Amino acid sequence: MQENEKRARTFKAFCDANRLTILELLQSGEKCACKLLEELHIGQPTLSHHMKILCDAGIVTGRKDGKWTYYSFNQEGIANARSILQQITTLNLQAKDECCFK
Amino acid sequence: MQENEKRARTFKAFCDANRLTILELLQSGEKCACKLLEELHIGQPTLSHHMKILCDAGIVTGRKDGKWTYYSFNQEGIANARSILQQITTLNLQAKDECCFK
DNA sequence: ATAACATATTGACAAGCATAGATATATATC
DNA sequence: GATATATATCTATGCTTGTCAATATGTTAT
Repeated sequence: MQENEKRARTFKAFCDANRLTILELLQSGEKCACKLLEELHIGQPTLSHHMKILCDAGIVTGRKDGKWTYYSFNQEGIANARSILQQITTLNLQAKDECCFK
Repeated sequence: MQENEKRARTFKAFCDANRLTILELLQSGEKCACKLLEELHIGQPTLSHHMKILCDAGIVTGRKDGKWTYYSFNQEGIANARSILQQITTLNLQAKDECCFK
């Protein structure tokens, strides 16, 4: 259950339209926050907030260089998210239910 | 953007710990709501609410049979979710940014 | 040092979400 | 038909989230 809280946090990265747009922008490679800001209809603190969620979820990493912060995909976190999705949506008919709360 | 709202809704299915537990329970096959209810620490209206979100996201389908409603994976929706995740997290360095709001 | 700039953090607020209780609907059983 | 059961819907409530304004922090240029 603790485990599923953690998994849920990973998928928080993908359940907001602005964050999906940010990910689309990062598909073409590393971008600094100011560049992302140009493309989005949100304020600077809001972008910063979304970047924090994406980083906390492990999907994106930030690299600081002087004044600028450059964001890009975190391949490890992405692989993990894909793996969780695969795992949790795969039928396993002969499995015994192990869910037990008592 | 409209498109990303829709995609975001798909991933809403996976960003709550209770919903992830429900999906785990469905891995071993179709289950009726009452069975799910036994395994979870939530009330009946709350379960009904989560099932609606899972169905709206296209990840689960409900089949009504007399008094009972049986829930199971919606393979088409699952394939779609996997495909979206794959697509949105794939680097595409030579791509032109097509993001355009004006 | 001072000014200008890029980003993060804080505080406030509105909107959305998870939850539970009460009620409604539909089905099965007596 | 009356009763019991399974699920959905409605209503209310507290919690979380997205957003912006203001402020803080850190960096470069003058």
